[in-house]
Amino acid sequence: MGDLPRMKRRTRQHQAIYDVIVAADRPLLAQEILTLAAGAVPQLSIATVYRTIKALQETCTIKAVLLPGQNPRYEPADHSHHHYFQCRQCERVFDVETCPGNLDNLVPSGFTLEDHEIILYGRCCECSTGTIVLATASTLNVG
Amino acid sequence: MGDLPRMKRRTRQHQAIYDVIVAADRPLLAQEILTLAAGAVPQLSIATVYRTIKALQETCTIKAVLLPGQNPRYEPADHSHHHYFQCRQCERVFDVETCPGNLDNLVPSGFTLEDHEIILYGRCCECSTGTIVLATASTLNVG
DNA sequence: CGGCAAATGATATCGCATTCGCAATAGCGG
DNA sequence: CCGCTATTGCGAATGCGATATCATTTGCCG
Repeated sequence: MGDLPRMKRRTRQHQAIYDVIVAADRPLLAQEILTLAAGAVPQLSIATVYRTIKALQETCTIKAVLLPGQNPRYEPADHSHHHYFQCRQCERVFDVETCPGNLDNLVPSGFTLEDHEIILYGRCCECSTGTIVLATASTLNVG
Repeated sequence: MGDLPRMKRRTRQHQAIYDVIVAADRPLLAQEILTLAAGAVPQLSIATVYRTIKALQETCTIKAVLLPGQNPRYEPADHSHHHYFQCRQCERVFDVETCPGNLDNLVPSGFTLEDHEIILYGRCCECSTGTIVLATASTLNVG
């Protein structure tokens, strides 16, 4: 996997957390990161997950993905502008690469538009087919 | 002002809270509701605000407006489908009545789109003109 | 007007994500 | 291989929005 950001020491915990975030094809909750990285470092602590998340954010290696009313998820920071799709069944959040582009026509007159966020809701591919998929470790295809 | 939802007794507190939410032209935080309604009922308690919000939601009189990483705001439930604009300076949230419409082309193949949310960020009319406006009671033009 | 129970205000408490404190562990330079 | 100290794991503590508790107030019906 890739390189870790500048930390004074290289540890199995940091590497496992970093690997899991990079390998995932979608933003992960802190708890998901813990569950997944615990596959490589079984006794991994949630405190270490939070500490590492914070360090990775400070070096702009990962960024937080905030959805309304939900805990933060994290994904690599090098993704270009994109949006999100949340499955209402398995609750997983997926990146949506396309963007409708200019939304200036939505803005009330006198307002200045600087940025926008679009969140789509529905059923993901697997949940659309009738497959029952819950957001547990077993459904997180990482690595 | 309008009628209150079915509650066993009519109180000044309920009426003041309801009035403030209806009169506002934008979704309000619980704290904003407290500040504004306290104009009519000075000793109003935050507990009563939360109790009334809950009751008004249960009767579908108001609904929660959730923005990423922020506390819930509340607005009348009878508004049609719309989106939101948040001013990055005064932090107020405004309704945006227009909607770009069909977003099916954004959805990855195999996914089923059921709903969407769009949040615009920038400067509101007042903050675009250089006027300094902070989200305090004095800036909440209610009633 | 009287009386009962709903509603309120003040404050304590909860829930829960996140952070802290500290002893134990383990990178890594020498 | 040593030793220093960054890092970890564990459990306790924190922060804060929201809710519960309870004595007091107040609608409201008769």
